[in-house]
Amino acid sequence: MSDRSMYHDHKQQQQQQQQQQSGLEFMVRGLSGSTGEIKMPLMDAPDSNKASSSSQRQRKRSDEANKIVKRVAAPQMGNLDLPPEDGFTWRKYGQKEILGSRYPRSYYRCTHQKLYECPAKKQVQRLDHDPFTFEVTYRGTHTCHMSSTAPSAGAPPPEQIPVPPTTTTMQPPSLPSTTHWLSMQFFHDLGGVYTAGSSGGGGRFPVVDMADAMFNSGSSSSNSLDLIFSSMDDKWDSEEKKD
DNA sequence: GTCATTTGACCGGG
DNA sequence: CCCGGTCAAATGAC
Repeated sequence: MSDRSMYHDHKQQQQQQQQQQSGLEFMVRGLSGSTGEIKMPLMDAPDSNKASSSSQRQRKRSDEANKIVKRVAAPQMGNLDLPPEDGFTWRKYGQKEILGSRYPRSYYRCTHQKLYECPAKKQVQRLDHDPFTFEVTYRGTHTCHMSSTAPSAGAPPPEQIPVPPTTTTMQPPSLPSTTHWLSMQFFHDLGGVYTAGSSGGGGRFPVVDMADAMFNSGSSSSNSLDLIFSSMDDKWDSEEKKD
């Protein structure tokens, strides 16, 4: 029984994709729950063919769902498996790999609020070029209020998880393309093994820094980083090519 | 025992 | 037809 087809082809599909985009990216700064940088994504398509004036496949008129795409950096500490905490609890209800992406997309929904009427949904997908960067797409609005729980204990920080490392989105338009960002993985190599207890409804505290500090010191001219990039360049080259 | 997470299958839309 | 998205069920962890 169970002959299943044994899915072993987990890679392949997709061969080339659009590299370099407009250069400008959306970065989410600040964290207060009230402040939310909303950005309306519109696919890349820098220019070139703009198709005819008519006909524009853009989803149906049911765009009621607020599509908020935020880009957050993942803890380059070692366990980038933890999605950026928004201050709300999300319950993963599905995961599927997307064509054109090397990483699967995760679908999250309000943990308990869903039982009520919180249509708030969250989609987390890792970038193809930046495994350290998470593209979180928020859909719907949070009807659940979580502030009620905060102003009671003493430390009612809307966001207990510091996610200031927006460094990832600093894409110098001078760069030719590819490379560099992947170097981040380098850290992963020497990254300590972090075994943070996940699930448990207790609390997760992804420690993020160090890397951030390193990047910060980089300022405009990455000195030490340059070293790494150079070394990695070669390595990545083959790695990316193998695809 | 409960709850969150995981995986598969199904459905819908384009 | 294909891709994307959601639901459903099962399992593991606490």
